[in-house]
Amino acid sequence: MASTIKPADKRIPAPLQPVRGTHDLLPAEAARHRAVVESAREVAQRYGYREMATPIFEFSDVFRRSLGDTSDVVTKEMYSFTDKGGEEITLRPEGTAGVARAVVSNGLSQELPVKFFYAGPMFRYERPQKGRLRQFHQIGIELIGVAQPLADVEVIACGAAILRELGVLDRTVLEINTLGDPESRQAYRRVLVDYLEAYRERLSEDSRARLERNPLRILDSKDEGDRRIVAEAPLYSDHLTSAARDFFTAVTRGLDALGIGYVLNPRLVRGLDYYGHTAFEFTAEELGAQKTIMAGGRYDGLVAEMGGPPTPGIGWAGGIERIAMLIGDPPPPPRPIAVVPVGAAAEQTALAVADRLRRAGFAVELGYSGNVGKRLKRANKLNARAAVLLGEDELAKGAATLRDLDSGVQEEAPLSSLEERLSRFR
RNA sequence: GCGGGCGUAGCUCAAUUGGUUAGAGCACCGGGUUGUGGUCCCGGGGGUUGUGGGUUCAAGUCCCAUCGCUCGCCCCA
Repeated sequence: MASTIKPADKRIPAPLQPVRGTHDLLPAEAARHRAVVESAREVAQRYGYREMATPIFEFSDVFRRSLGDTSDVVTKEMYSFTDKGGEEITLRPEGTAGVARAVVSNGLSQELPVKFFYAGPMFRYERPQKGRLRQFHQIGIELIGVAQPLADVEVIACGAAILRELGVLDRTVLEINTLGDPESRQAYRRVLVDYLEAYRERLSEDSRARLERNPLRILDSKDEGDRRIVAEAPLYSDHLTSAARDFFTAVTRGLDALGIGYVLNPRLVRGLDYYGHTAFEFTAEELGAQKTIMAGGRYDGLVAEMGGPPTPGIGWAGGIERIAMLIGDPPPPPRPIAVVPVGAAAEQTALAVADRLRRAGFAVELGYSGNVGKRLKRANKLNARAAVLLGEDELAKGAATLRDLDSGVQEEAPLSSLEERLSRFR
């Protein structure tokens, strides 16, 4: 009876739930994340990108200045707080602003171009959904210091290569558009607003609000009525400066040359203010509403906005959770060797043998308690490939019994030859 | 932030129009086997039905609130 003490409270109190929109990454899921990050890192390296990391929080100003104060990300989704020193701090909602800040902070403008790869958590206070979390993770690359359209092509090609490496490229569509240069954008914005004003009363409520804040976003509205109005709207392509048009043509020709398929989407708009010229996203229809798995564009004004010299830049970010939903199970870890002491006398030897084998590169599981039967049972559950049994008989001879757990065949081997004898089980 | 759907054991699911002690498979633990795993057989633990109120003689089932997930909008990776 004394052994049936129950924990005082088996229930999980509400506060022990993870915070809304956050998630524990248990081993199976962590393995998928790791597969995404490792493939991306490896491929990005082939394109010359070196990994770097910025802090996950910055002065709030870093994001306010870079993302623009009309974006939802800045106006309602930032995790901001005042720290004990009175500083206004924000958990990063995206990666590019921090990288641009780091370029300025570290004086990297002296060694352009720089090419960075990064991976890590981002934070946005949004309503959670499949593929949309409050803490989520991104991979990304940034190419800073190259103004030529060749950079845009290479950056997109690198993204495509990563998706190909992960086996998901053929389930995605690359959409691409140009947001033009500032001159084109201002001109078009005026023309577009003039056109839309005439239909103001018929626009959706959302779009009426966008009319002041970010009229280009109306082009991307999903509202049926909006879409009818937008269908007749003047086209941005008719209002691009020739320089902006030539730039975009060079980008698409580069993609053509590489055989990278894409769909021109004149309605594709970026939410963050720092984008201009090339904008693109890879989407996977099967993911539903949150189907963009990788997106980015050119941000020639960003570094200057951070207080650095005028510096062109382009990059993208990919949602690790979203990409992870598309990939298959990564290969399982190598099967371990189980070291099983028979009787208490053998435990020290077992510990030493396990350590020796691990140094030799084997994955080794050491049962922590129980008789032989229990330990083998556990070894089986761990998918062990073989067991090393150490009992009185064996110890007396300086040997161990090796059991092949797949075939059940066992043999005796001198302790000194264990590594060699076990090598076929690696 | 807006609108809809769903929450029963660790997992996947049952439970008649509201009606006995909320069941099953898998998983877990123990025994059959204290120097031999998987298969098999036997047994066991585990649920205040997400949480809190309400209606009712009676609530897993109906109502309200709340939390979480989910679908769409919004936003975006």
